[in-house]
Amino acid sequence: MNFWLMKSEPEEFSIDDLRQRPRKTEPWDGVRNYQARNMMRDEMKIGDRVFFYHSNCDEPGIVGIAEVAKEGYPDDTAWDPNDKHYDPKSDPETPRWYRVDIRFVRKTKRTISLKELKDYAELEEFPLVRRGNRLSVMPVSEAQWNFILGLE
DNA sequence: GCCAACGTTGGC
DNA sequence: GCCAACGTTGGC
Repeated sequence: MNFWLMKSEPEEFSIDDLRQRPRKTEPWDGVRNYQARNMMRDEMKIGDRVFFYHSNCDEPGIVGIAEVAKEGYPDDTAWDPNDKHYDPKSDPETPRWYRVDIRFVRKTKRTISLKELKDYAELEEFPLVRRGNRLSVMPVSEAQWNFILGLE
């Protein structure tokens, strides 16, 4: 099993929104970054665990755990001209962008804040706390996963 | 292929 | 709201 972190702005889509979905699942569409695309298309597998991270808010941090519910498949919002993330260079024959579905597992007992995560030498290599990081989907090592869960 | 301009992300 | 970081675009 592999581990991941996915960012979402809570005003757009929060951990509570995920929990309240009918089957507690949500297609993770709208990602328009090649590194993140490659991870969703090629590497994320059913059952992989995901830290759900709130960005661009009062207290940025990890707020919950989700799991991969459906592996990479084309993001058809890319060829919808009315969609916010429309990309005219993507089409059904040669989809450029992919998504996975994630399912709510649980909220963490508290928000494990970005500020706190920056304090630990154990997380020096964690992409989230590295300078200028902007990836919306990133890998988490098993050691990092366990360490962060231990902070709960 | 280089690189300046531009747009976006996201912490603060 | 500011602005640093960084990806993308497009002129050359």
